[in-house]
Amino acid sequence: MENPIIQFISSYIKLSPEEINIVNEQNQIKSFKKGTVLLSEGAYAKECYFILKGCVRSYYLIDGEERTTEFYTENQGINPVSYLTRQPSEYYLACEEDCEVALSSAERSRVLIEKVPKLEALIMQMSSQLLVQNQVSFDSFKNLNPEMRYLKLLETRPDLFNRVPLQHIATYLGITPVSLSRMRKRITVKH
Amino acid sequence: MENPIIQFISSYIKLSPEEINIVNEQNQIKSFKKGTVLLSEGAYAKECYFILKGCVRSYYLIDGEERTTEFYTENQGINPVSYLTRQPSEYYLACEEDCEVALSSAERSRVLIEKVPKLEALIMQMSSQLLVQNQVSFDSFKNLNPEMRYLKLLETRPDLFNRVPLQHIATYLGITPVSLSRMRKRITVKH
DNA sequence: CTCATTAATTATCTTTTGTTAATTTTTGCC
DNA sequence: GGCAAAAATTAACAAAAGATAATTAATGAG
Repeated sequence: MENPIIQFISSYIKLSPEEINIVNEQNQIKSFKKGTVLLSEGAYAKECYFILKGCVRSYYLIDGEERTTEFYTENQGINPVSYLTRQPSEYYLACEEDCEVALSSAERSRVLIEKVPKLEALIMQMSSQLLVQNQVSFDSFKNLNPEMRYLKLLETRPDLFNRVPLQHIATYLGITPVSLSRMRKRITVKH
Repeated sequence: MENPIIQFISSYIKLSPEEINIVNEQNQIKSFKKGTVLLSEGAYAKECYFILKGCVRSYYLIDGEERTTEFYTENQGINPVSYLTRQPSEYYLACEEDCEVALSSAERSRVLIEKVPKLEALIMQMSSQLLVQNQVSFDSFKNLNPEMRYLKLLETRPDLFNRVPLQHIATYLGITPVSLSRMRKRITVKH
């Protein structure tokens, strides 16, 4: 069976067998148990991630409360702000499920691009895509009220509701768990 | 007096006199009157912008209401989502003040990078910086309630309050103009 | 300067969310 | 399977935001 990373890259550009070898060499794959913290507040992110299997959640710890900002699942990349800025991280990254994750670092990325130059264009494209996605998400968050955000999430990422606790979805939607619970009741009563 | 674009670039990398000429050649600078719409919903963005002077606002038109998503001011770049995706724009860009704007396009960027290769690294760095800023802004928006967002904006961009109508700041903060007005009163009474 | 237009504020009422605490349900581990 | 811990729900009340309408203030074009 082929490496999911290779599958992912191949959906964008064609790789020769030797290039596949190089990519596989440069890619470190690790497994993490549910609950593992990949990055802590105050720590320096030395690596970026690509989720092969499982779910990673990013969250801030504010007044002792966790405020979820993102759920990363299969085929999503994580470029921690701390990794890009080389400043201490302001948030946590933790595995919500048992995970398989491909790791890369500044050094390994450099080597990889040197050996397979055509990957650079792909990485730049993905980076620009990431910016677009992030901006669209932000706009959508601002333009919708909590109930619409909830209904939209139900449509776009229904799997999340079977993978992570509702309380984390609540803070992801920008409301409290109590409010989400109440809202869910309100919605089911309506229909 | 030197071009602000050159000043901006020079604050990151050193340009030779001939490189400065090339940059100036490739940069088209235009003036727009307050109220000019640079990009409409449904249109294809053919250009990206760099604000030399003035203020440009991005907003969605939802049920006949304008929902502001960003204010771009001096030394900020605008990469419309539509420019990056080549899809019709979902939002508007309009000048809130008389503006001076540097314009670029895919074609001009390509030529510029070809002639001044060291600009590519700068552009990539700016792109990554843009992603970080956007992510941090999003996180901050989600982690703060409307009042805290307002107080923070007062601190970080006090100039905006003298440049754009409060109703646009209100939707930028994710609330209605009426609610912002009420909140402002609440705050002044408190102190 | 004047007047029409737009923006901002205020008031009233409804809806939703936050907060705290208690209760029920679910989960996971021995 | 039983039990402790975590998660979800429910209840009750306070605080804030949305909606609508009326009033006041500010702006800008002629």
